[in-house]
Amino acid sequence: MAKAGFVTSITRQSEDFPAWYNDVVRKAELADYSPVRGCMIIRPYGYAIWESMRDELDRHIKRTGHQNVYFPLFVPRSLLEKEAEHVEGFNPQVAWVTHAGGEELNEWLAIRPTSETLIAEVVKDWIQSYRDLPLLMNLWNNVVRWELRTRLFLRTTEFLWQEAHTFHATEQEAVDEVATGLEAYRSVAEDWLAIPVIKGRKTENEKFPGAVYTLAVEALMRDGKALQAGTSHMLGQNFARAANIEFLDRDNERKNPHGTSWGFSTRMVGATIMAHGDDSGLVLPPNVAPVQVVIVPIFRSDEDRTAVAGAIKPLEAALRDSRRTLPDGRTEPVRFQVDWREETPGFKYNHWELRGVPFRLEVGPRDVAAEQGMLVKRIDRSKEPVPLDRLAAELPDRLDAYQREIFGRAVAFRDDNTHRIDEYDDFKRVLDEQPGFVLAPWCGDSACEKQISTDTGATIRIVPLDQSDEPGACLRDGRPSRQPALFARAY
RNA sequence: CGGGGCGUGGCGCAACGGUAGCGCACGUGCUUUGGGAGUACGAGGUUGCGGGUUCGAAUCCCGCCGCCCCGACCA
Repeated sequence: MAKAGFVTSITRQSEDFPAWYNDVVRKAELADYSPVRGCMIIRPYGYAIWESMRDELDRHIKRTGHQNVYFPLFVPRSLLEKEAEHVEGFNPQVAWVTHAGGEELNEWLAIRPTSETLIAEVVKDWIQSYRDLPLLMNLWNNVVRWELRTRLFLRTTEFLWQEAHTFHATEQEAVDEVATGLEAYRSVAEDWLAIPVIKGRKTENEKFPGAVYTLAVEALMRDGKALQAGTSHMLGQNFARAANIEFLDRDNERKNPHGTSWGFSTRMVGATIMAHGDDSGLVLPPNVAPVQVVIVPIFRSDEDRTAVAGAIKPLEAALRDSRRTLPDGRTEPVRFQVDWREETPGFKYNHWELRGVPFRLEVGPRDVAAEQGMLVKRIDRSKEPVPLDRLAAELPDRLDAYQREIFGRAVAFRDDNTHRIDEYDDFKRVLDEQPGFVLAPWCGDSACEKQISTDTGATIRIVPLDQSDEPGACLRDGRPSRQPALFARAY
Protein backbone atom coordinates (compact mmCIF):
# COMPACT_ATOMS: atom_id res chain seq x y z
CA MET A 1 0.00 0.00 0.00
CA ALA A 2 1.59 3.23 -1.13
CA LYS A 3 1.34 5.88 1.53
CA ALA A 4 0.61 9.36 0.29
CA GLY A 5 3.62 11.56 0.82
CA PHE A 6 6.04 8.67 0.91
CA VAL A 7 9.22 9.87 -0.70
CA THR A 8 9.18 7.46 -3.62
CA SER A 9 5.47 7.62 -4.34
CA ILE A 10 4.65 8.61 -7.89
CA THR A 11 1.84 10.65 -9.40
CA ARG A 12 -0.98 8.53 -10.84
CA GLN A 13 -1.18 8.43 -14.63
CA SER A 14 -4.83 9.42 -14.61
CA GLU A 15 -4.05 12.41 -12.44
CA ASP A 16 -1.24 13.97 -14.48
CA PHE A 17 0.51 11.93 -17.12
CA PRO A 18 3.50 14.24 -17.65
CA ALA A 19 4.09 14.35 -13.89
CA TRP A 20 3.83 10.56 -13.77
CA TYR A 21 6.42 10.30 -16.53
CA ASN A 22 8.79 12.63 -14.76
CA ASP A 23 8.37 10.81 -11.46
CA VAL A 24 9.15 7.48 -13.07
CA VAL A 25 12.25 8.75 -14.83
CA ARG A 26 13.60 10.38 -11.69
CA LYS A 27 12.56 7.86 -9.07
CA ALA A 28 13.43 4.74 -11.03
CA GLU A 29 16.83 6.43 -11.40
CA LEU A 30 16.84 6.41 -15.18
CA ALA A 31 18.05 9.98 -15.58
CA ASP A 32 18.80 13.27 -13.87
CA TYR A 33 18.86 16.87 -14.94
CA SER A 34 22.26 18.33 -15.67
CA PRO A 35 23.91 21.68 -14.98
CA VAL A 36 23.28 22.53 -18.63
CA ARG A 37 19.73 23.45 -19.46
CA GLY A 38 17.95 20.87 -21.56
CA CYS A 39 20.68 18.25 -21.21
CA MET A 40 20.34 15.08 -19.20
CA ILE A 41 22.44 12.65 -17.22
CA ILE A 42 21.56 9.09 -18.15
CA ARG A 43 22.03 6.98 -15.03
CA PRO A 44 23.14 3.33 -15.01
CA TYR A 45 19.65 1.79 -15.06
CA GLY A 46 18.48 4.08 -17.85
CA TYR A 47 21.66 3.58 -19.81
CA ALA A 48 21.32 -0.20 -19.54
CA ILE A 49 17.90 0.08 -21.18
CA TRP A 50 19.35 2.24 -23.94
CA GLU A 51 22.24 -0.20 -24.44
CA SER A 52 19.82 -3.06 -24.88
CA MET A 53 17.88 -1.37 -27.69
CA ARG A 54 21.06 0.07 -29.14
CA ASP A 55 22.69 -3.35 -29.33
CA GLU A 56 19.62 -4.93 -30.84
CA LEU A 57 19.40 -2.24 -33.51
CA ASP A 58 23.12 -2.50 -34.13
CA ARG A 59 22.68 -6.20 -34.93
CA HIS A 60 19.97 -5.33 -37.46
CA ILE A 61 22.18 -2.68 -39.02
CA LYS A 62 25.12 -5.03 -39.39
CA ARG A 63 22.98 -7.93 -40.57
CA THR A 64 21.75 -5.74 -43.43
CA GLY A 65 25.28 -5.01 -44.55
CA HIS A 66 26.11 -1.68 -42.90
CA GLN A 67 29.39 -0.85 -41.21
CA ASN A 68 29.89 1.43 -38.26
CA VAL A 69 32.07 4.49 -38.74
CA TYR A 70 32.79 7.68 -36.84
CA PHE A 71 32.63 11.25 -38.07
CA PRO A 72 33.49 14.40 -36.08
CA LEU A 73 31.26 16.36 -33.76
CA PHE A 74 31.94 19.63 -35.63
CA VAL A 75 30.59 20.68 -38.99
CA PRO A 76 32.14 23.75 -40.68
CA ARG A 77 29.54 26.40 -41.34
CA SER A 78 30.15 26.39 -45.08
CA LEU A 79 29.34 22.68 -45.26
CA LEU A 80 26.19 22.85 -43.21
CA GLU A 81 24.92 25.56 -45.51
CA LYS A 82 25.47 23.68 -48.77
CA GLU A 83 22.01 22.20 -49.07
CA ALA A 84 19.53 25.08 -49.08
CA GLU A 85 16.45 23.39 -47.66
CA HIS A 86 18.60 21.64 -45.07
CA VAL A 87 20.13 24.87 -43.69
CA GLU A 88 16.79 26.52 -43.51
CA GLY A 89 15.33 23.59 -41.62
CA PHE A 90 18.11 23.25 -39.09
CA ASN A 91 19.46 26.77 -38.63
CA PRO A 92 17.24 27.69 -35.68
CA GLN A 93 18.40 24.61 -33.80
CA VAL A 94 22.14 24.73 -34.39
CA ALA A 95 24.64 25.43 -31.62
CA TRP A 96 27.81 27.12 -32.85
CA VAL A 97 31.38 27.11 -31.67
CA THR A 98 32.61 30.64 -32.34
CA HIS A 99 35.74 30.74 -30.18
CA ALA A 100 38.56 28.28 -29.57
CA GLY A 101 42.15 28.52 -28.45
CA GLY A 102 41.40 31.93 -27.03
CA GLU A 103 40.52 33.39 -30.41
CA GLU A 104 37.48 33.84 -32.56
CA LEU A 105 37.36 31.22 -35.30
CA ASN A 106 37.66 32.25 -38.94
CA GLU A 107 34.86 29.85 -39.69
CA TRP A 108 32.27 28.94 -37.11
CA LEU A 109 31.80 25.26 -36.35
CA ALA A 110 28.36 23.81 -35.91
CA ILE A 111 27.96 21.16 -33.29
CA ARG A 112 26.37 18.53 -35.49
CA PRO A 113 22.58 18.49 -35.43
CA THR A 114 22.91 15.57 -37.89
CA SER A 115 25.72 14.61 -40.25
CA GLU A 116 24.40 14.55 -43.82
CA THR A 117 26.44 17.47 -45.11
CA LEU A 118 29.68 16.45 -43.47
CA ILE A 119 29.38 12.92 -44.72
CA ALA A 120 28.55 13.97 -48.25
CA GLU A 121 31.62 16.20 -48.28
CA VAL A 122 33.91 13.39 -47.20
CA VAL A 123 32.54 10.49 -49.20
CA LYS A 124 32.80 12.34 -52.49
CA ASP A 125 36.43 11.23 -52.48
CA TRP A 126 35.47 7.65 -51.74
CA ILE A 127 32.98 7.32 -54.55
CA GLN A 128 34.48 7.26 -58.06
CA SER A 129 32.87 4.26 -59.70
CA TYR A 130 29.63 2.33 -59.55
CA ARG A 131 31.89 -0.37 -58.07
CA ASP A 132 32.24 1.83 -54.95
CA LEU A 133 28.48 1.61 -54.42
CA PRO A 134 26.45 0.98 -52.47
CA LEU A 135 28.22 2.64 -49.57
CA LEU A 136 26.43 1.57 -46.39
CA MET A 137 27.54 3.34 -43.22
CA ASN A 138 26.20 3.89 -39.76
CA LEU A 139 27.25 6.22 -36.93
CA TRP A 140 26.49 5.88 -33.24
CA ASN A 141 26.98 9.33 -31.80
CA ASN A 142 25.55 12.33 -30.01
CA VAL A 143 23.96 15.32 -31.68
CA VAL A 144 22.83 18.72 -30.44
CA ARG A 145 19.65 20.52 -31.36
CA TRP A 146 18.82 23.69 -29.49
CA GLU A 147 15.26 22.92 -28.49
CA LEU A 148 13.04 25.55 -26.93
CA ARG A 149 11.39 23.07 -24.68
CA THR A 150 12.90 19.83 -23.44
CA ARG A 151 11.73 16.69 -21.66
CA LEU A 152 13.88 13.90 -20.30
CA PHE A 153 14.58 11.34 -23.05
CA LEU A 154 11.79 12.64 -25.29
CA ARG A 155 13.44 15.86 -26.33
CA THR A 156 16.79 16.90 -24.96
CA THR A 157 19.26 19.42 -26.29
CA GLU A 158 21.89 16.72 -26.68
CA PHE A 159 20.81 13.20 -27.44
CA LEU A 160 22.33 9.86 -28.38
CA TRP A 161 21.28 8.17 -31.54
CA GLN A 162 22.25 6.21 -34.57
CA GLU A 163 22.36 7.81 -38.01
CA ALA A 164 22.77 5.56 -41.03
CA HIS A 165 24.01 7.13 -44.25
CA THR A 166 23.99 5.28 -47.53
CA PHE A 167 24.75 6.00 -51.18
CA HIS A 168 23.44 4.03 -54.13
CA ALA A 169 23.91 3.88 -57.87
CA THR A 170 20.20 3.78 -58.63
CA GLU A 171 17.12 5.44 -57.29
CA GLN A 172 15.39 2.11 -56.80
CA GLU A 173 18.20 0.81 -54.62
CA ALA A 174 17.93 3.89 -52.43
CA VAL A 175 14.16 3.50 -52.24
CA ASP A 176 14.65 -0.08 -51.07
CA GLU A 177 17.24 1.03 -48.53
CA VAL A 178 14.81 3.55 -47.01
CA ALA A 179 12.42 0.64 -46.51
CA THR A 180 15.19 -1.50 -44.99
CA GLY A 181 15.93 1.15 -42.38
CA LEU A 182 12.26 1.54 -41.55
CA GLU A 183 11.85 -2.21 -41.15
CA ALA A 184 14.76 -2.30 -38.69
CA TYR A 185 12.93 0.27 -36.59
CA ARG A 186 9.67 -1.61 -36.79
CA SER A 187 11.38 -4.75 -35.61
CA VAL A 188 13.22 -3.14 -32.72
CA ALA A 189 10.06 -1.35 -31.61
CA GLU A 190 7.71 -4.32 -31.91
CA ASP A 191 9.86 -7.39 -31.38
CA TRP A 192 12.25 -5.92 -28.82
CA LEU A 193 10.44 -3.10 -27.07
CA ALA A 194 6.94 -4.58 -27.51
CA ILE A 195 5.69 -1.25 -28.87
CA PRO A 196 3.35 -1.63 -31.86
CA VAL A 197 4.06 0.88 -34.61
CA ILE A 198 2.49 2.00 -37.84
CA LYS A 199 4.67 2.60 -40.87
CA GLY A 200 3.91 5.59 -42.99
CA ARG A 201 5.05 8.53 -45.00
CA LYS A 202 5.50 12.02 -43.59
CA THR A 203 3.78 14.94 -45.24
CA GLU A 204 5.78 17.67 -46.99
CA ASN A 205 5.45 19.83 -43.89
CA GLU A 206 6.87 17.17 -41.62
CA LYS A 207 9.56 15.57 -43.74
CA PHE A 208 13.29 15.91 -43.06
CA PRO A 209 14.73 19.19 -44.38
CA GLY A 210 16.52 18.32 -47.60
CA ALA A 211 14.85 14.95 -48.14
CA VAL A 212 12.77 13.89 -51.12
CA TYR A 213 10.49 12.09 -48.73
CA THR A 214 10.54 10.72 -45.18
CA LEU A 215 9.11 7.48 -43.87
CA ALA A 216 8.48 6.97 -40.16
CA VAL A 217 7.16 4.51 -37.65
CA GLU A 218 4.61 6.00 -35.30
CA ALA A 219 3.59 4.67 -31.87
CA LEU A 220 0.79 5.48 -29.47
CA MET A 221 1.56 6.26 -25.83
CA ARG A 222 -0.75 5.39 -22.95
CA ASP A 223 -2.02 8.96 -22.67
CA GLY A 224 -3.26 8.80 -26.25
CA LYS A 225 -0.50 10.94 -27.73
CA ALA A 226 1.61 9.81 -30.64
CA LEU A 227 5.37 9.46 -30.66
CA GLN A 228 7.61 9.16 -33.70
CA ALA A 229 9.74 6.08 -33.15
CA GLY A 230 12.23 6.38 -35.98
CA THR A 231 12.54 8.08 -39.35
CA SER A 232 14.04 6.97 -42.64
CA HIS A 233 14.74 9.53 -45.33
CA MET A 234 15.02 9.29 -49.08
CA LEU A 235 17.57 11.99 -49.86
CA GLY A 236 17.59 11.39 -53.58
CA GLN A 237 20.45 13.25 -55.18
CA ASN A 238 19.97 16.42 -53.14
CA PHE A 239 23.00 16.16 -50.87
CA ALA A 240 25.11 14.43 -53.51
CA ARG A 241 24.53 17.33 -55.89
CA ALA A 242 25.22 19.92 -53.23
CA ALA A 243 28.52 18.22 -52.36
CA ASN A 244 29.24 17.36 -55.98
CA ILE A 245 29.51 13.61 -55.46
CA GLU A 246 29.81 11.88 -58.80
CA PHE A 247 30.57 8.38 -59.95
CA LEU A 248 31.16 6.81 -63.32
CA ASP A 249 28.42 4.31 -64.05
CA ARG A 250 28.51 1.14 -66.16
CA ASP A 251 27.34 3.16 -69.14
CA ASN A 252 30.35 5.47 -68.80
CA GLU A 253 28.12 8.36 -67.68
CA ARG A 254 28.95 10.58 -64.68
CA LYS A 255 26.07 10.50 -62.22
CA ASN A 256 25.16 11.65 -58.72
CA PRO A 257 24.48 8.77 -56.35
CA HIS A 258 21.14 8.49 -54.53
CA GLY A 259 21.37 8.85 -50.78
CA THR A 260 19.40 7.80 -47.72
CA SER A 261 19.69 8.49 -44.02
CA TRP A 262 17.80 7.10 -41.06
CA GLY A 263 17.88 7.68 -37.31
CA PHE A 264 16.72 6.21 -34.00
CA SER A 265 17.39 7.95 -30.70
CA THR A 266 17.32 7.80 -26.90
CA ARG A 267 13.78 9.10 -27.28
CA MET A 268 12.84 5.43 -27.56
CA VAL A 269 13.67 4.99 -23.88
CA GLY A 270 10.89 7.49 -23.24
CA ALA A 271 8.62 5.62 -25.63
CA THR A 272 9.20 2.39 -23.74
CA ILE A 273 8.31 4.10 -20.47
CA MET A 274 5.14 5.68 -21.85
CA ALA A 275 3.97 2.69 -23.87
CA HIS A 276 3.97 0.20 -20.99
CA GLY A 277 4.28 1.93 -17.62
CA ASP A 278 1.55 1.99 -14.97
CA ASP A 279 0.81 3.59 -11.61
CA SER A 280 3.46 1.47 -9.90
CA GLY A 281 6.12 2.71 -12.30
CA LEU A 282 8.00 1.15 -15.19
CA VAL A 283 6.91 -1.97 -16.98
CA LEU A 284 9.86 -3.25 -18.97
CA PRO A 285 9.72 -5.77 -21.80
CA PRO A 286 11.83 -8.77 -20.73
CA ASN A 287 14.08 -8.37 -23.78
CA VAL A 288 15.17 -4.98 -22.49
CA ALA A 289 14.90 -5.37 -18.72
CA PRO A 290 18.36 -5.10 -17.11
CA VAL A 291 17.00 -7.42 -14.40
CA GLN A 292 14.41 -9.96 -15.56
CA VAL A 293 13.79 -11.61 -12.22
CA VAL A 294 14.65 -10.31 -8.79
CA ILE A 295 14.88 -12.73 -5.89
CA VAL A 296 13.75 -11.31 -2.56
CA PRO A 297 14.83 -13.40 0.42
CA ILE A 298 12.57 -13.21 3.48
CA PHE A 299 13.78 -14.17 6.93
CA ARG A 300 13.45 -13.37 10.61
CA SER A 301 16.15 -15.27 12.43
CA ASP A 302 19.72 -16.03 11.42
CA GLU A 303 18.71 -19.65 10.99
CA ASP A 304 16.00 -18.67 8.55
CA ARG A 305 18.41 -16.47 6.68
CA THR A 306 20.86 -19.32 6.35
CA ALA A 307 18.14 -21.70 5.23
CA VAL A 308 16.88 -19.25 2.60
CA ALA A 309 20.40 -18.59 1.34
CA GLY A 310 20.93 -22.33 1.07
CA ALA A 311 17.74 -22.79 -0.92
CA ILE A 312 18.59 -19.95 -3.30
CA LYS A 313 22.14 -21.02 -4.02
CA PRO A 314 21.38 -23.90 -6.42
CA LEU A 315 18.80 -21.68 -8.11
CA GLU A 316 21.40 -19.01 -8.74
CA ALA A 317 23.70 -21.57 -10.32
CA ALA A 318 20.87 -22.90 -12.49
CA LEU A 319 19.93 -19.37 -13.59
CA ARG A 320 23.50 -18.63 -14.58
CA ASP A 321 23.37 -21.70 -16.82
CA SER A 322 19.90 -20.96 -18.17
CA ARG A 323 19.35 -20.29 -21.85
CA ARG A 324 16.67 -18.05 -23.25
CA THR A 325 16.34 -17.88 -27.03
CA LEU A 326 16.00 -14.40 -28.50
CA PRO A 327 14.12 -13.40 -31.66
CA ASP A 328 17.23 -13.77 -33.82
CA GLY A 329 18.04 -17.23 -32.47
CA ARG A 330 20.81 -16.21 -30.09
CA THR A 331 20.57 -17.43 -26.52
CA GLU A 332 21.46 -15.74 -23.28
CA PRO A 333 21.03 -16.57 -19.59
CA VAL A 334 18.15 -15.12 -17.63
CA ARG A 335 19.26 -11.85 -16.01
CA PHE A 336 18.62 -12.03 -12.28
CA GLN A 337 19.58 -10.34 -9.05
CA VAL A 338 19.26 -11.37 -5.42
CA ASP A 339 18.33 -8.48 -3.16
CA TRP A 340 20.02 -9.06 0.19
CA ARG A 341 19.81 -5.43 1.27
CA GLU A 342 18.81 -4.61 4.84
CA GLU A 343 15.35 -3.40 3.92
CA THR A 344 11.93 -4.86 4.55
CA PRO A 345 10.44 -7.12 1.87
CA GLY A 346 7.66 -4.62 1.22
CA PHE A 347 10.18 -1.91 0.51
CA LYS A 348 11.95 -4.14 -1.98
CA TYR A 349 8.70 -5.08 -3.75
CA ASN A 350 7.95 -1.47 -4.38
CA HIS A 351 11.53 -0.72 -5.32
CA TRP A 352 11.63 -3.35 -8.06
CA GLU A 353 8.11 -2.74 -9.28
CA LEU A 354 9.00 0.91 -9.80
CA ARG A 355 11.92 -0.31 -11.89
CA GLY A 356 9.71 -2.52 -14.03
CA VAL A 357 11.34 -5.89 -13.31
CA PRO A 358 9.07 -8.50 -14.98
CA PHE A 359 9.18 -11.16 -12.26
CA ARG A 360 9.90 -11.25 -8.55
CA LEU A 361 10.59 -14.43 -6.65
CA GLU A 362 9.88 -14.31 -2.94
CA VAL A 363 11.65 -16.99 -0.93
CA GLY A 364 10.90 -17.23 2.79
CA PRO A 365 11.04 -19.95 5.46
CA ARG A 366 7.61 -21.29 4.46
CA ASP A 367 8.77 -21.60 0.85
CA VAL A 368 12.03 -23.24 1.80
CA ALA A 369 10.09 -25.89 3.70
CA ALA A 370 8.02 -26.55 0.57
CA GLU A 371 11.04 -26.26 -1.74
CA GLN A 372 9.28 -23.57 -3.72
CA GLY A 373 9.30 -19.85 -4.31
CA MET A 374 6.45 -17.42 -4.81
CA LEU A 375 6.70 -16.02 -8.33
CA VAL A 376 4.99 -12.65 -8.77
CA LYS A 377 4.31 -11.10 -12.16
CA ARG A 378 4.89 -7.36 -12.40
CA ILE A 379 1.99 -6.39 -14.64
CA ASP A 380 -0.83 -7.85 -12.53
CA ARG A 381 0.93 -8.89 -9.31
CA SER A 382 -0.43 -12.38 -9.77
CA LYS A 383 1.29 -14.91 -7.50
CA GLU A 384 2.11 -18.49 -8.23
CA PRO A 385 4.18 -20.98 -6.24
CA VAL A 386 6.90 -22.54 -8.38
CA PRO A 387 9.24 -25.37 -7.33
CA LEU A 388 12.73 -23.92 -6.96
CA ASP A 389 14.33 -26.71 -8.96
CA ARG A 390 12.07 -26.01 -11.96
CA LEU A 391 12.31 -22.25 -12.02
CA ALA A 392 15.45 -21.80 -14.10
CA ALA A 393 14.06 -24.10 -16.76
CA GLU A 394 10.66 -22.40 -16.80
CA LEU A 395 11.67 -18.76 -16.70
CA PRO A 396 12.69 -18.41 -20.36
CA ASP A 397 9.20 -19.44 -21.47
CA ARG A 398 7.57 -17.25 -18.87
CA LEU A 399 9.63 -14.27 -20.04
CA ASP A 400 8.64 -14.98 -23.64
CA ALA A 401 4.98 -15.13 -22.67
CA TYR A 402 5.34 -11.90 -20.70
CA GLN A 403 6.95 -10.19 -23.68
CA ARG A 404 4.06 -11.34 -25.89
CA GLU A 405 1.51 -10.32 -23.31
CA ILE A 406 2.63 -6.72 -22.99
CA PHE A 407 2.91 -6.43 -26.77
CA GLY A 408 -0.62 -7.79 -27.12
CA ARG A 409 -1.83 -5.40 -24.47
CA ALA A 410 -0.22 -2.48 -26.31
CA VAL A 411 -1.74 -3.58 -29.64
CA ALA A 412 -5.18 -3.79 -28.04
CA PHE A 413 -4.73 -0.34 -26.52
CA ARG A 414 -3.62 1.09 -29.85
CA ASP A 415 -6.56 -0.50 -31.69
CA ASP A 416 -9.06 0.64 -29.06
CA ASN A 417 -7.74 4.15 -29.43
CA THR A 418 -7.66 4.38 -33.20
CA HIS A 419 -10.77 5.96 -34.69
CA ARG A 420 -11.97 6.14 -38.25
CA ILE A 421 -13.55 9.57 -38.78
CA ASP A 422 -14.96 11.37 -41.81
CA GLU A 423 -16.52 14.55 -40.39
CA TYR A 424 -14.58 17.49 -39.00
CA ASP A 425 -16.89 17.96 -36.00
CA ASP A 426 -16.53 14.32 -35.01
CA PHE A 427 -12.80 14.67 -35.47
CA LYS A 428 -12.56 17.56 -33.01
CA ARG A 429 -14.82 15.88 -30.50
CA VAL A 430 -12.91 12.59 -30.55
CA LEU A 431 -9.58 14.32 -30.11
CA ASP A 432 -10.86 16.02 -26.98
CA GLU A 433 -12.85 13.17 -25.52
CA GLN A 434 -10.80 10.07 -26.30
CA PRO A 435 -7.36 10.99 -27.56
CA GLY A 436 -5.55 8.56 -29.79
CA PHE A 437 -4.95 7.98 -33.47
CA VAL A 438 -7.54 9.26 -35.89
CA LEU A 439 -7.67 7.97 -39.45
CA ALA A 440 -9.36 10.54 -41.61
CA PRO A 441 -9.45 11.50 -45.26
CA TRP A 442 -7.19 14.38 -46.23
CA CYS A 443 -6.85 16.20 -49.54
CA GLY A 444 -3.06 16.28 -49.52
CA ASP A 445 -2.73 20.04 -49.38
CA SER A 446 -0.13 21.54 -47.00
CA ALA A 447 -2.13 24.65 -46.19
CA CYS A 448 -5.11 22.50 -45.28
CA GLU A 449 -2.92 20.35 -43.06
CA LYS A 450 -1.65 23.42 -41.23
CA GLN A 451 -5.16 24.73 -40.74
CA ILE A 452 -6.26 21.44 -39.20
CA SER A 453 -3.28 21.60 -36.87
CA THR A 454 -4.12 25.17 -35.86
CA ASP A 455 -7.78 24.30 -35.32
CA THR A 456 -7.29 21.12 -33.35
CA GLY A 457 -3.71 20.75 -32.13
CA ALA A 458 -3.47 17.49 -34.00
CA THR A 459 -0.97 16.90 -36.76
CA ILE A 460 -0.74 14.36 -39.52
CA ARG A 461 1.69 11.84 -38.13
CA ILE A 462 1.92 9.84 -41.31
CA VAL A 463 -0.02 8.64 -44.27
CA PRO A 464 0.10 4.92 -43.52
CA LEU A 465 1.81 2.60 -45.97
CA ASP A 466 0.32 -0.85 -46.49
CA GLN A 467 -3.16 0.48 -47.04
CA SER A 468 -4.99 0.27 -50.29
CA ASP A 469 -6.51 3.30 -51.96
CA GLU A 470 -9.65 4.43 -50.21
CA PRO A 471 -11.14 7.42 -52.00
CA GLY A 472 -12.97 9.92 -49.84
CA ALA A 473 -13.58 13.59 -49.20
CA CYS A 474 -11.09 15.61 -47.11
CA LEU A 475 -12.50 15.98 -43.62
CA ARG A 476 -11.88 19.72 -43.58
CA ASP A 477 -12.51 21.04 -47.09
CA GLY A 478 -14.21 18.13 -48.85
CA ARG A 479 -11.71 17.95 -51.67
CA PRO A 480 -10.89 14.46 -52.95
CA SER A 481 -8.73 12.25 -50.75
CA ARG A 482 -6.98 9.16 -52.05
CA GLN A 483 -6.09 7.60 -48.70
CA PRO A 484 -6.82 8.47 -45.10
CA ALA A 485 -4.04 10.11 -43.08
CA LEU A 486 -3.19 9.23 -39.48
CA PHE A 487 -3.75 12.21 -37.20
CA ALA A 488 -2.90 12.64 -33.52
CA ARG A 489 -1.69 15.05 -30.94
CA ALA A 490 1.96 14.21 -30.64
CA TYR A 491 5.08 14.51 -28.53
C1' C B 1 11.23 35.97 -27.13
C1' G B 2 6.05 37.41 -24.55
C1' G B 3 2.93 36.19 -19.97
C1' G B 4 2.91 33.85 -14.91
C1' G B 5 5.44 31.52 -10.69
C1' C B 6 9.82 30.27 -7.81
C1' G B 7 15.13 30.13 -5.85
C1' U B 8 16.40 28.26 2.15
C1' G B 9 20.63 21.01 4.15
C1' G B 10 20.22 15.52 -1.02
C1' C B 11 14.46 16.18 -1.80
C1' G B 12 9.85 18.73 -0.13
C1' C B 13 8.76 22.83 2.80
C1' A B 14 8.65 26.58 7.28
C1' A B 15 10.59 30.94 9.40
C1' C B 16 8.83 37.13 6.27
C1' G B 17 13.56 42.57 10.23
C1' G B 18 16.53 40.02 15.94
C1' U B 19 21.25 35.74 13.19
C1' A B 20 17.66 29.18 10.43
C1' G B 21 13.85 24.90 11.80
C1' C B 22 10.50 20.58 10.38
C1' G B 23 9.38 16.04 7.42
C1' C B 24 11.62 12.51 4.25
C1' A B 25 16.28 10.78 2.81
C1' C B 26 21.49 9.94 5.07
C1' G B 27 25.15 7.59 9.29
C1' U B 28 25.67 4.38 13.89
C1' G B 29 23.50 1.05 17.72
C1' C B 30 19.46 -2.01 19.34
C1' U B 31 14.81 -4.29 18.19
C1' U B 32 12.67 -5.77 13.39
C1' U B 33 11.74 -8.23 8.23
C1' G B 34 5.63 -12.58 3.80
C1' G B 35 3.43 -5.24 0.67
C1' G B 36 6.99 1.04 1.61
C1' A B 37 9.46 -1.10 10.08
C1' G B 38 10.32 1.04 15.20
C1' U B 39 13.52 3.44 18.46
C1' A B 40 17.77 6.20 20.38
C1' C B 41 21.77 9.07 19.14
C1' G B 42 24.19 11.74 15.09
C1' A B 43 25.98 14.32 10.67
C1' G B 44 24.50 17.96 7.20
C1' G B 45 22.89 25.06 5.39
C1' U B 46 28.49 31.67 4.34
C1' U B 47 19.38 31.09 2.76
C1' G B 48 21.20 31.50 -6.11
C1' C B 49 24.92 35.81 -7.02
C1' G B 50 26.24 41.08 -6.43
C1' G B 51 25.10 45.71 -4.39
C1' G B 52 22.06 48.87 -1.16
C1' U B 53 18.86 50.25 3.35
C1' U B 54 19.42 49.07 8.74
C1' C B 55 22.46 48.74 15.13
C1' G B 56 20.95 44.06 12.81
C1' A B 57 18.71 41.08 6.32
C1' A B 58 16.73 34.43 4.43
C1' U B 59 13.19 38.43 5.37
C1' C B 60 12.93 45.25 2.71
C1' C B 61 14.98 47.79 -2.13
C1' C B 62 17.88 47.55 -6.94
C1' G B 63 20.51 44.68 -10.55
C1' C B 64 22.05 40.14 -12.39
C1' C B 65 21.84 34.64 -12.85
C1' G B 66 19.13 30.22 -12.85
C1' C B 67 14.82 27.07 -12.75
C1' C B 68 9.59 25.65 -13.54
C1' C B 69 4.66 26.37 -16.01
C1' C B 70 1.82 28.53 -20.41
C1' G B 71 2.19 30.23 -25.98
C1' A B 72 5.69 30.25 -31.43
C1' C B 73 10.50 25.23 -33.62
C1' C B 74 11.48 19.65 -33.18
C1' A B 75 14.31 12.70 -33.28
